Amino acid sequence: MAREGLDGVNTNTIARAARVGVGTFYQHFEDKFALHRAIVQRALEGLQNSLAQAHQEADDRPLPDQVRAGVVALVGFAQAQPDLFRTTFGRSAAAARLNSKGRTAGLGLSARPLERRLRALLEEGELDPAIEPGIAARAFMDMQVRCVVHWIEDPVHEDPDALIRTITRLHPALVGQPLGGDVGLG
Amino acid sequence: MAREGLDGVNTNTIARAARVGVGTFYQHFEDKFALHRAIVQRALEGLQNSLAQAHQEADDRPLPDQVRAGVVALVGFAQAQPDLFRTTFGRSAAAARLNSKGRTAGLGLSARPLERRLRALLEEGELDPAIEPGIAARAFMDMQVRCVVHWIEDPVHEDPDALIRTITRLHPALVGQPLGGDVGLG
Amino acid sequence: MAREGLDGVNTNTIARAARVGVGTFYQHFEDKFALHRAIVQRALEGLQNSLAQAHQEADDRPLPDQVRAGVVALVGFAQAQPDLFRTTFGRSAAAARLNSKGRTAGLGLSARPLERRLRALLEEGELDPAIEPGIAARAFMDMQVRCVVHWIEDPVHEDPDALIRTITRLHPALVGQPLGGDVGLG
Amino acid sequence: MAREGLDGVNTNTIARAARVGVGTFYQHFEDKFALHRAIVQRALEGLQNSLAQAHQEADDRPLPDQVRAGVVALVGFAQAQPDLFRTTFGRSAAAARLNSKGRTAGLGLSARPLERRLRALLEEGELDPAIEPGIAARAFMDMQVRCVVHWIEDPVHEDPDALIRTITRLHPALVGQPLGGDVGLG
DNA sequence: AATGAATGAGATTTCATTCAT
DNA sequence: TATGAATGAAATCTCATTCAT
Repeated sequence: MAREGLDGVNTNTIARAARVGVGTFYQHFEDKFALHRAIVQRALEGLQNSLAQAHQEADDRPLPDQVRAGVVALVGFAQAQPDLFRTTFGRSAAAARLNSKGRTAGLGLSARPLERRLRALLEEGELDPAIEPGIAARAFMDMQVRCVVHWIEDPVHEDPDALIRTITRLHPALVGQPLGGDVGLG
Repeated sequence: MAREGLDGVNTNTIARAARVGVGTFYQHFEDKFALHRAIVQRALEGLQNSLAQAHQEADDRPLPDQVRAGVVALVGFAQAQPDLFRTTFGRSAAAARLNSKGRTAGLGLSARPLERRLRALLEEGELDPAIEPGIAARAFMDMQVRCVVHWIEDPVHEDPDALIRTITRLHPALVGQPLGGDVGLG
Repeated sequence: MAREGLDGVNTNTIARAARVGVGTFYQHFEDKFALHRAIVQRALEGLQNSLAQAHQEADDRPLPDQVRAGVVALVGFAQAQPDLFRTTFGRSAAAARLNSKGRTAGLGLSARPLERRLRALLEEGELDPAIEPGIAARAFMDMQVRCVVHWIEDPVHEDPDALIRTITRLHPALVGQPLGGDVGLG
Repeated sequence: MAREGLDGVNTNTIARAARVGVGTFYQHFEDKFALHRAIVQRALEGLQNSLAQAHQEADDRPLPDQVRAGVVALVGFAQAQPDLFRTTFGRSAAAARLNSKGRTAGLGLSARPLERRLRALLEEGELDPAIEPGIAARAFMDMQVRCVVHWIEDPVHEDPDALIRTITRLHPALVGQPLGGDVGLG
């Protein structure tokens, strides 16, 4: 029942596409938006899990590897379920957020964990003091996702290595690393 | 006639707000979306100008200053015309792009100049080889804009210094600079 | 199974409230309206019985007492089962009659017995010749019911004595009685 | 534009019947119910006027004549605009009132003037003390209207004289008049 | 007999757009 | 050129009823 779920599509079409009657649709979801929320929520939960697991597995490795692991997990998720990823983070998501008045809270990947991480690094003197953790955390989480969305939607769809390397290298915590390090080698 | 122009508003209301008849509106714009395009285009032109000028003025200064000048220009623009900025880059922009089927080309700040710049740096060995210019350019342009949108929409709306410092420090061309440099000092 | 049965309520709710499945409901009643008809019919039968009994018991008393007995019975019935009374005679009844195309016959308290009674009195010269028995009978039966409905729905819900006295005094057969008689004394 | 306005009819049909588009309908009336309210209001105003005029013209005549004048005016109105009368007071009116949640206030012929009148008579000792003015006023206004509705809807549609005579004779203020008076002679 | 998920016709309402004045 | 009443396709949602289990 988890459709490819593009919003900007009418309920009749959604129902027809799901091979059920319109009424059936409304028996499962209060709203057109409830469907979107459900899909997104599912996607986010899966994604948070992937990320958490990736971070845990890389826990005792050097920082660049940890960062890289997270990016790899994200790209992997997007590659495995491109439609779901697009729906969750792409344009229609923005449109949907416009309509689901008020309940937007927490719709999106939380930047809090990264913010905490950065704050810790900052106190240890390992983060550039020019960087404000709150802003940088949101900036990176958002950037990461947008890059992947773009990559997915790009018809050329090249190999993901450059993508992963680039995103990783732009992580706030790695900004001060010397040029040409082994950051992206994996 | 350049309204605060939020889409998700009906044409009659737009016309009423512009103190003209609905019919008059359709004599100036082919479409509801034509208005949006016009507004966005105007905004983008103004913005491109600001940025070009900023870059030109900082042309002979060190790289960090050049980057910073661009960010400052962007934030200044957003601060001066918050509604216009939101309309151009905020959520409703994404929604609008959904509807204006096909004609989306170039709706948004072009990442090409930055891409060229990065490519040049890369060839001179001054950019981390892990970074792919095309991806990084888009990533930064997007990130920049999103951070500012978030800042504008944030009711707390703190002082822009931390914002400018943080964004600047995340610029792809400054990756690799040692920690605690004078990047953000202006 | 005799619900508070207001129409303007959907079948699913009715079934849920009756602690049965929707399907079960349709095994007992052909229609949504069949339920209403059943409820009303039950109410009317009960009411007709009460009235008949009241009239019978007061058969050998003077006319005013007979009339009064009928009114008392009606008010008593309404007081004992207000919801049922409202459903049977209130607004939703009118609405229901709109929908149950054609089968409306006899939905309501019959005015025939009273009409016969009045006709008899007319022939005996004991009814004002200005009064047409058919019209007056319907008028009184209707008025009676409406007054009681109004009384029930009135949140103030005062004591029923004035109600009974007034309705009684307006009975077509008592219209010519001299002022200040003992009509309402019981 | 004042349609025959039966509710229990869908908006599309209403619009089609009025020879306009659906949208046009909603430009004139906020609601389906707004139309009904408008029609009813118009009808009530016209009716109140007729009644007021009738009463005024009969002001210096004996009480029975005054009463009769009012009834005649009502029946005349119903005869002149039967559809409007049905819509305003018939079943669909009750149904409509069900839906127009809350705003029902004053939808119907006011009983207040008659109540005041009766109260005055009561104090002068010219009204039977068994009669409570508030109840009797509402009872009569309602009865009057219901009788006329019934008469209109009756396919046989006999001459209105008996109707007028009967209703008049049942007026609370004439209760107590000796039988066979000249009440109904006009 | 009991159930309740599935159904889809139909009702209400919105809104971008046109066109006669 | 300006206007805004008129338009109707399209979207959302409800609910009486059916039918497979």
